[in-house]
Amino acid sequence: MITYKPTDSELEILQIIWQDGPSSVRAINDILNQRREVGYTTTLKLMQIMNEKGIVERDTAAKSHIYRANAREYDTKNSLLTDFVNTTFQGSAMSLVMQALGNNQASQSELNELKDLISQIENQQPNGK
Amino acid sequence: MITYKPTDSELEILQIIWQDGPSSVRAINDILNQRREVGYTTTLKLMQIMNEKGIVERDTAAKSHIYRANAREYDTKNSLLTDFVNTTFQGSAMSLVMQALGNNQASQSELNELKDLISQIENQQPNGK
DNA sequence: TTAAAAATACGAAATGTTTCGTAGACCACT
DNA sequence: AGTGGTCTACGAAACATTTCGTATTTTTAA
Repeated sequence: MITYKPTDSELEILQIIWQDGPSSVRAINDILNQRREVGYTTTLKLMQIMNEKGIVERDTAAKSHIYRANAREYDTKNSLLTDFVNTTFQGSAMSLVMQALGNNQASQSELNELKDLISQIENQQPNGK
Repeated sequence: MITYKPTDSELEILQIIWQDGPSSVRAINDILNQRREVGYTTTLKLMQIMNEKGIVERDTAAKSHIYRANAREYDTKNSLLTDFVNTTFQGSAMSLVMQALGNNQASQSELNELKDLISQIENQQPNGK
């Protein structure tokens, strides 16, 4: 699966689209402006570039174009995650997991969820690696 | 703790320094060239800039300067991790952990290590969040 | 049917990163 | 003293990202 790696700015827009569904530039710019001041044409330009790159596609039928994400949220995050593990944790997903877990207070229910996942993995490959 | 956020190129150099200890430009460039072709002055310039930014410090006593990392490996990775969780997983370290774990085949000993960490966390705060 | 409002297209400045050529300094030999 | 090798310093090109001004097109509504 080929997922173009978005920049942080692009990812921020993608997150909005994943959350709200296909959106107009106006809608996205409004949300961005709840966080910080961004010019409308700045957002427009960014989204046009994302379109050129193939990160988003747009429906130009209506007056205001509607942009939708071209890749699934999960896939994109997975690609970013792999990349991050490679550059920052030298390919070791486990050391990332340990450090992420060690530095954040997880609730008991989250820990339970995690333990479930672990036993699920253990059952898939019951005899170790 | 103030850790300047390195770029990917800068991080690659930092990893070498963390691994090998304080190093000359020559030593680092040699290692980089085992991976891909990089001009000596390219590496030099990068490290000079890292020095200006305060990412590394250098000992200029000898002919060839010796560079050392200014921040600890753990702290730097933690800062990058926090940043990554915020931009990509909207602040949820747990969803990062779950996705990282779900997509990589962990060995039984790694899983055991992880389970140890979990029970350690559970003992620290035995009554949930 | 016009005038205002809202949208897109385009280009370019500002900024940051990466890459490397060239020049000059400093040694170590011969 | 002169030559070659190694190093640092400097500047600038190439590239990508971010930001936004201006022009143009489209829509709406009076």
